[in-house]
Amino acid sequence: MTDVARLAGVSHQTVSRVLNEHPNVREQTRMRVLAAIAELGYRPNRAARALVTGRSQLIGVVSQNSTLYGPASLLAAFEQAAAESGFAVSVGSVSTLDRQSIVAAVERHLDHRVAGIVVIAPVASTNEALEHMPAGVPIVAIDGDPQRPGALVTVDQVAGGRDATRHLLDAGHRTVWHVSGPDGWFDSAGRIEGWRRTLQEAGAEVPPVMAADWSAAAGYRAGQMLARMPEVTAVFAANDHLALGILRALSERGRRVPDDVSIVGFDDVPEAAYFIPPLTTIRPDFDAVARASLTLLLDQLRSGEPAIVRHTIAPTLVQRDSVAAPSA
Amino acid sequence: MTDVARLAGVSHQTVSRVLNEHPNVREQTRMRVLAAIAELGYRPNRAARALVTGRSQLIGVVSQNSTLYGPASLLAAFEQAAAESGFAVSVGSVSTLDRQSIVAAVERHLDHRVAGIVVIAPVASTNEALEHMPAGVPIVAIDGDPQRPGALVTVDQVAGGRDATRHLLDAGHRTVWHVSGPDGWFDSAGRIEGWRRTLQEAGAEVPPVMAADWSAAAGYRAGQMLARMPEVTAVFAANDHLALGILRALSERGRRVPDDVSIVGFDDVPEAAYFIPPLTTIRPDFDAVARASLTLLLDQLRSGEPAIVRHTIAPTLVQRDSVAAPSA
DNA sequence: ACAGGCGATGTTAGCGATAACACTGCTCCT
DNA sequence: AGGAGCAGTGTTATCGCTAACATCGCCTGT
Repeated sequence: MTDVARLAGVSHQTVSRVLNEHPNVREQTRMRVLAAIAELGYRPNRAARALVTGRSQLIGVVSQNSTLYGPASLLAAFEQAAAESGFAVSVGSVSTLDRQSIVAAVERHLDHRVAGIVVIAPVASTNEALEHMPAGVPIVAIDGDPQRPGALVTVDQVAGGRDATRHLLDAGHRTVWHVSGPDGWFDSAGRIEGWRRTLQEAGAEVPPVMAADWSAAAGYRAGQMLARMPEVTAVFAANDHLALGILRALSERGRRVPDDVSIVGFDDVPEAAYFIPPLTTIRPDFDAVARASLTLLLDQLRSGEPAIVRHTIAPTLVQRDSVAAPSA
Repeated sequence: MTDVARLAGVSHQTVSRVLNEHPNVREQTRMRVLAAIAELGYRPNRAARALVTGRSQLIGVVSQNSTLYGPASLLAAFEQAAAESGFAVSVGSVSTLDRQSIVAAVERHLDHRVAGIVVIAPVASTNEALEHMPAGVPIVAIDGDPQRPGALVTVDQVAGGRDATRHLLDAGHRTVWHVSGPDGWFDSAGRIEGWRRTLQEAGAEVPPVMAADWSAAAGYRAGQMLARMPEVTAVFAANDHLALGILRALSERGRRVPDDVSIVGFDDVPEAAYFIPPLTTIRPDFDAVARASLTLLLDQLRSGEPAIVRHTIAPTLVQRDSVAAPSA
């Protein structure tokens, strides 16, 4: 930086001003500095800047298992959005979502003086951890408790559950069964609620929830039970992988989809269009979630005040071939 | 830090020594400092340390599209391994794998004074970018050019292609068709080579490669052609999603798997066991790749010398139900 | 014509750590 | 007994920036 200043014939502080786009720099001087920067190939040391400002150009993301389709897509989308705004993203995944691990992960990020933190908080314990957070930096929760005070961006799970269920009801089914995600996840709860409410509003019978997790294996197990129950004609699976497992169980027992049983999934994984049959599903807009989170974070950064904003992103129904009218 | 020093009745430098595990600190003093740290809840400012040492406790990962199963799993595994060694991981994904983008991504990481960089470099251009890198920090390539000088960790694609092909040949098929990954990827090339060589060694006819990309959609298209060719009894798909697309195309045309056509995939995605039928596939050990990369990086960090080491991780065959003897 | 103000720049003082060197008692050797 | 050597500690300088204040012209209003 000193070199740049010398070459441009100014003080290092003026170079800093140019770098930070301070208003009070003469255009001509600015040009000279910029030229010197280019000639020397100078790049500012972000560690030094982080030290003096107390903030690095880094956003920390805390999430659990980035191998699940949702979190992975979210992370990728967020990283891209952040890069466009000049921020790098540092990931701090945790093996369990309990409060202590989350707090530890957040603190690790804080040690690096991140500018902000995004926590993918799909369960209650994760969420609680956020309550007791040293509020030095902006924090945004994704997928957190819809009731949570503070910055939150979430997919409208209830609307997704509603749309899936309504779609099946509209096709003529008397009721819809549900294979749910794991207990304790807000995603699961929201989808269940949307499903149940829609059934109740339509005056349809509400079958018991078949609790599973997010895996195809659990879907397969649930599917084996479903396949033995002739009264089941419509199933809403809490995600596409679950749906895949159900599809296979059904096919093994000779129950055809959509002829005998209709199915709707959730996520719209890229492969869903190539399941047998192509899966009708609910597609959450991860890009929108990522962008909204970043905006929220950046706003807090600018204003200095913690935001109490909730963004809810509505998912959309993607129709393919796994839904039909009941045969009877 | 000054507070800690005062509380422990020592100088800040001694605190620093305790933190960095310097040998020349009396046990008693060490204890006193540790106690003070605990009492004050002191946490070192990593930005300051990064400034003075020129290295942050951060490892930069450069990759393209972290939504693909391979890169996503790799990233997750690497992040976990790094966390165990006290490093955070900052991701810098890039939309295209051309040289310029890669160089830019690496430089962004360098600005943050990362301790090391991992580049997931599946194509030649990415790899070239690495040649002309300011070698200030250790760099490890994953999936890069097997001929590349420098630190490289890669899945043994050739072995994977060989195992898949041999498995089909052993089942009694006269030859094996191959639906490949995108042009230019080392992964594709390696799998093709393993497949072709095995066929040649067995004296089997080598059918033309059906070039695709990594998507189920491309697999479906290839599958539609394959389905119309009665002489095709065995297919090796370059990844599981491709295989899924092929499976559907085959099923639509009434060709049964494995009765009429046998299929082997690659990746062992968690859902592969729930395809119809469950997919026999090749499973690369992403964990091992991640750990090996980290080790290589850390070794370079310690020794100060660039490594010229190549690690090759052998994948394993996972047998399920998509392979059988040919019917004729 | 001159005080006041403002725009453009320079100077100085940290941010919170580590590195390098200086210092103090010991122990140990000859 | 006297100095070399070393373990344990403190002092000072420094990393590369930005914040805060100081400085210097020059324009403006009366």
